[in-house]
Amino acid sequence: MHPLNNAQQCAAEAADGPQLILAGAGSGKTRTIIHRIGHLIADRGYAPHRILAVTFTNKAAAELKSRLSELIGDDGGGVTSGTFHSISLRLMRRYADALGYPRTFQILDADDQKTLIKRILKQRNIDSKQLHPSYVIGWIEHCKHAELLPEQAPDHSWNKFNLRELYLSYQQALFDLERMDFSDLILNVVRLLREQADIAAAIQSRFDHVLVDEYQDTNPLQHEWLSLLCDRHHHLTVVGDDDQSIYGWRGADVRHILEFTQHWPEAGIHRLEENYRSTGSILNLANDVISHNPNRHEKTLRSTRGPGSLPGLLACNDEYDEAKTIARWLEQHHAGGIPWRNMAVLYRSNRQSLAMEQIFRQLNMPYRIIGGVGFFERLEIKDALAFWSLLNHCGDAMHLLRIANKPKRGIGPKALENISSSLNSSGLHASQWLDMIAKQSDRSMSKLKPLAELISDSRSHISMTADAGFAAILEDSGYLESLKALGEIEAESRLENVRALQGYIELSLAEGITPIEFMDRAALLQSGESVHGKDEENPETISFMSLHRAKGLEFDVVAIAGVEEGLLPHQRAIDEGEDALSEERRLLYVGITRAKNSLLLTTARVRRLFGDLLYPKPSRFLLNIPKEHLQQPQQPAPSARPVSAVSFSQNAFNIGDDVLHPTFGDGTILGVEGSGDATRVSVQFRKVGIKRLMLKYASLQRL
DNA sequence: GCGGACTCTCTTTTT
DNA sequence: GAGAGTCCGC
Repeated sequence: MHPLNNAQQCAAEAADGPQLILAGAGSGKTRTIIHRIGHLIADRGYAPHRILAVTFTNKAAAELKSRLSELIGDDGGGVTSGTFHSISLRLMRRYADALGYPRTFQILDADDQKTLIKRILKQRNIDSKQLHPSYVIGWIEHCKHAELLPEQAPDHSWNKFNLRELYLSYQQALFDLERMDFSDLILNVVRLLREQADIAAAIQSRFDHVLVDEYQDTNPLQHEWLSLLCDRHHHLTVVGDDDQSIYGWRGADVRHILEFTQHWPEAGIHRLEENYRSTGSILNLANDVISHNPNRHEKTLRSTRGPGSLPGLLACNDEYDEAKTIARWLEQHHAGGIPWRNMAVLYRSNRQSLAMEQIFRQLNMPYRIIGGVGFFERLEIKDALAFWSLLNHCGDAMHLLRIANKPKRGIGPKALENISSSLNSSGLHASQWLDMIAKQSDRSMSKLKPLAELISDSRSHISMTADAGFAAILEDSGYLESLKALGEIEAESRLENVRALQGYIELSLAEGITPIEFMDRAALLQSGESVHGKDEENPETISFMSLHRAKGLEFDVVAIAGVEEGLLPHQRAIDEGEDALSEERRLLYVGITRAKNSLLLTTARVRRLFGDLLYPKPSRFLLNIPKEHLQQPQQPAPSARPVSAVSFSQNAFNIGDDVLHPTFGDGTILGVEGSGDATRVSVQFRKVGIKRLMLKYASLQRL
C-alpha cells in the first residue's frame, strides 16, 4: 500500500480534541479515517471498543471494520462501528425504560410510518388531498430534527388542520404500539443525554474517541447527538466534503461542516485536496462545475494522475437514442479491455433507468439496477415478517392489521377498524390478544378466528424448526398460495424473495439472534443483498443507479444521462430556488467525480415525461464550461440546425427559440413547417402544452 | 367486502 | 405511461 501523503498523515495522527478533515472527492478519506483509528489504537493505546466510528450506511460500517482489520489485525474488528441509527438502537435497547418504553420496542420504518399517518388522518376524517400524508410526515420530521416533542412543537396549521395535534396523535400511537421511528431512535438518545444525568454520564464515558464519516450529511439532530456524546472529552473527528452534501432535502445541513470550527473553536483543520481517483481532465470539469456554488469551503482538487482523455458531452435525439449512445460508448471501452463491472450509468431520477434497461436488454449488454425497492421494503417480505413476528410474540397491531385479511378472508376496512380498537382497549400485546381470540367463542371476531387459531396452535411447533415456524405459517395460512395467484413471473420472484428471507432467518437464528433482534435488522438494513455478506459479489455487470446512490463509489467509466434543465437541475429544485439549485450542482459534481478515467455526459432533445413530450435544454451547469474542458463534438446550437423555414423573413423563428403568445403564455418553438403565409409552428408552452399555430395569425413575440 | 373501472400523480431515499 | 389510490356497483 502507498504511504499516506503529508496532509493525510497529519490528519490521521492529529492530537486528541476536535478535528475537521475536509476531504475532497477521491482524496483518500476512508483511508485516512482508518489510519487515524489505527493510530489511536496502535500508537496511542486506546482500546478498540472504546473508539466509536459512525457511518451513514451499515455497509460502510462493515467495510470500515474489515479494512481496519487489514491494517492493524484482529483489533480492528473490535472497534465499535455503526450507523447513527444502529448505535442509537443499541443504546435504547439498554435504556429505553428510562423514557417509559419497554426494552422490547420495535422500529417503525418509513413505509409503516406512512401507513400510520394515513390511518390517523382517516380517523379524523381529514381528506388526504387537503393535507398530504407526506407533508405531515415532513413537518413531524422537521420538529424531531429540531428536538421538538409534540408539546414543544410550534402551533402550525395547514388548511385549518392543526399539525401539532396530528404529531401528538402520531407520537401517542407509536408509544402505544411500542415502536420508535427512525428519528425517535436518535432523538431519544439525545433526550437521555440531556435529561438523565446518570445515564448520560454512562453513555458519555463509554467512548474515548468518536469519528464520523460523511459528516456533510448530518442533520441537526445527529449533530446534537454527537455534540452531547463528546461533551466531556471533545475527542470528535469528522470527515466530509461540503461539496458532496446532497441530502439537504432530508434535513441534512451543510452548515454543520461549514461552521464546525465555530462550534469547536479549538478544532484542528485538515484539507485533503489531492485526488487519487480521477484524471486531470475529469477533475477540471468537476472543479469548473462546483466553483460556481456560493458558500463553500474554498478548495481545488489537484490531480495526482495524468490529464487523461477529455470528458464528452453528446446531444441525443431522445432517451432511447441516449441509451444506445451510452451503450455504444461503454461497448467501446469494454472492447478496450475494461470489465463491465467497472462501468456505471448514473441518472438523476430512477425513472430514467427504464429506457436504459430496454435498450441494454435488446443489445444483450449485462447490467443491474442498484436501488429501487430494498429487500426488506418489499411487500411480500413485510407480509411474511408480519406473520412470523406474530407467531414469535414480537408482532404488534400494525403487523396484525397488515395480514388480517391476507389472504382474503372477508375482513374489510370496517372490520379492521374493529380489530384495531378491540386490540387497543384490551391492553394486550397482539400475540396475546390473538391467543384470546383463538379461545373465545363469541362471534364478533369470527372471520379472524381461524387465523388466530392457526397462529396460536402453531406456536407449539416453533422451537422444533430451524426457521421458528416461518415456512409453516406461510404455507398453512394460505399466504404462499395467494402469491401464486399473481401470475407466474410476478409470483416466482416474490416466492424467491420469501425463500431468501427464510434462509436468512435460519442463518440468523443459528447464530443465536432472537426474533426481535431479527426484526431490528430487517428494519435497519436497507438491502437484503448486503446481509448475506456476499453482497454485490461483483458480477460482470454495468451498474445503473441514481446520482444519490453513487456517492462514495468509483468506476473506471461513467456515463451521466440527462444533464438537462428539468432533470439536472430537477424541475422541483428550479422551482424551489437558490439552495436547492446548489444541491443539484453538487449532485452533478458527485457524479463527475465518480469517474476514474472516462466520462460521458448526455442530453436528449426530446424526452418523454408522464406520457407527453418534453424538449429540454442542456443543463445550466454546463453553460460556463471552458471549451477545452469538455468535448462537444456536435454542439447543437439549436438555431444553427437546418430548418425548413422562414429564413428570409426577418421574423424568422427557429427551433429552440423562446417565444411569448398573448393567450398561451411563454414557450419554446419545437418545429417549423411550410413557408410564407402557410408557415405553421409547433410550440411547447410551459403552461398549456404543445400547440400548432399558423405563424401568420399567432402573433408570437420572440423572448 | 370485492373487483373492476376510473382518476391522479409523478425526485433524490444512507436509516 | 404506470402504479397507486379511490369510487362504485354488485
